[in-house]
Amino acid sequence: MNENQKIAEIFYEIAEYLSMKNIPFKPRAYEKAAEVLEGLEENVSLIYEKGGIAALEKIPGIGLSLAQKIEEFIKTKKIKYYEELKKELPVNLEELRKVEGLGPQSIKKLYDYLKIKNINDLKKAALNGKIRNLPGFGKKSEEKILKSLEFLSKSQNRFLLYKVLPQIEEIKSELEKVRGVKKVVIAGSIRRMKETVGDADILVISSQPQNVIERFTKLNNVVKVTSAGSTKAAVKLNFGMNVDLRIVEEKSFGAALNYFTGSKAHNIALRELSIKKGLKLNEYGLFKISANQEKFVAGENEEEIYQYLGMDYIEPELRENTGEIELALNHRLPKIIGYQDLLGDLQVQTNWSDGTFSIEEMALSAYRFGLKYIAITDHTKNLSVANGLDEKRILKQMEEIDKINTKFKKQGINFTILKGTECDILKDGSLDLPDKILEKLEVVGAAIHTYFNLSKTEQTKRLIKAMQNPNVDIIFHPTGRILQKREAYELDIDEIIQTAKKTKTVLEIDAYPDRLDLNDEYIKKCVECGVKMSIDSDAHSKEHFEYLKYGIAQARRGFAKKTDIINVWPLSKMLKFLKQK
DNA sequence: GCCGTTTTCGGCCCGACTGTTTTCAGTCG
Repeated sequence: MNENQKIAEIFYEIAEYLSMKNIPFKPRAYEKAAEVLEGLEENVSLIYEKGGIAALEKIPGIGLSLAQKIEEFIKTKKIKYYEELKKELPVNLEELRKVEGLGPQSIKKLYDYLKIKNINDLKKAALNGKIRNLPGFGKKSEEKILKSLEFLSKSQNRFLLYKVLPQIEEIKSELEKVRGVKKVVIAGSIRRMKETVGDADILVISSQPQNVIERFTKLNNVVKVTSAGSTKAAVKLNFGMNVDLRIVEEKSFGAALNYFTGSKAHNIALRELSIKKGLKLNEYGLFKISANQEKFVAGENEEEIYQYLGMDYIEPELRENTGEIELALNHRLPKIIGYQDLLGDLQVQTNWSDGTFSIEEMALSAYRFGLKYIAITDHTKNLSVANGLDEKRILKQMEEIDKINTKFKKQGINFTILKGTECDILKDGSLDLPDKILEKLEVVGAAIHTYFNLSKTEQTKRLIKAMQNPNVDIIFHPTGRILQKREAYELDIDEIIQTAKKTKTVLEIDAYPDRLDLNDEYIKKCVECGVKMSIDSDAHSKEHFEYLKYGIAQARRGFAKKTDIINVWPLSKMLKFLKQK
């Protein structure tokens, strides 16, 4: 965790402690500051070094008091105010706030009356029936706590998007069948296409809300109904994920979709902006306030809301309050890459190494998927577990590719297979195939698959050496992370991006949905530096071209335009670009 | 505790649902 993140975590906890003490407004100030710190590019230590307290105060949401606390943390690695709050209310907030239904006020009461400090204490007290007698609690709250604890012990809190999406789409089509339903839309972080999601949000337009709620709460993978009102319900699915449902009227649909898509930070920023303009934004619409009257001015669709606020429409993938609002207000939002824009795929594995299908089968699948070209990039010999290719086999594979291309031409299939490799980068940064072979290939991808735990300096040097090889076109999955499994290896990403710029090396956005590597933050940096990227499926099977959409989503969240991505270009232009190096 | 194109003081995002109440506090998104 970096320094900004650490301070942000402390500020979040301070906010929680202050909420427990029922202090108004301050918690929000600390939360806001924490959010800003999390989104800050530059390390606060650096800012402080350069400009002292005054520079810290320039950060939005940070005033004198918080600037001093940040200074204190930089100097002493501690914040006294936070330590005192902890002493005063010695509860394990990190644990207790994960319990669904328990907020700061309840945690405080539980500590005051029963000295409950952690989940263990909580469970004991609930099992012994001690909670039901506390003021403000009852039998039902006690049961609720026990149920939450049960779920907590076996559930993880975030899920990979590609695993969740098909299941939620199934729920969507179930709801579409309900009588009176006009429209069903998936909102929330799924609509924003985050790489992992915490829950799902579904929005419905229906003339008969009760029917929808009834069907929704009785779906067969629902294990718990958290709430069910007349326009809103929440359930938990068998694999531990919460799904929220909201039924709205047609004229509020845009406002509701906007509200339900989030992110929360984006919503709050929009509402604050509305207030400044004498308007009010909620899930029912945008209203003009004047002399005790509210007049509906927009809300049927999202576009008219943004328009009324004087902004360009903001794509869901950009709604994180990380600068998109200012850009939209100044009409300077980039036109980000679209889901239909890719013409090629530059990383595809076949049964020559660790893929499942032949070159021809993969090519035909890509062709049917709508692509114009793919590069075959099987592993190289160093990766023996993947049956990597040596020089002899790769030469043979090149011949095979020529044959299939000729065959396609005869059959009138307008599709090109490029000769490529996913060449292993060895420990010292040299490549697993000799230059005389690499020269013959049209797309040379290079990637790290071994020695993940070299020091940051060594790993960076290793990758830079590979980029300096004039034959290397693309660095595949540049940081090596596997979501929820493996951390990225240590890397000085800024130096890598600078080198990519200098050497005209492309950095890949690997679209394989548990990689999504580069991440959105690094994509942003590449865009800013003018480093080109490719979006590749890393397909090991025929159906994996579907994964390209997750890579495109990732690129969109990184503000990438068509001009930033080389495989949106027609084949000749793309190849010409690679030859420039 | 922060912030200012109506404000250096007085605001601070906003509404649904639940459970424990008997009019509302707490939680959530």
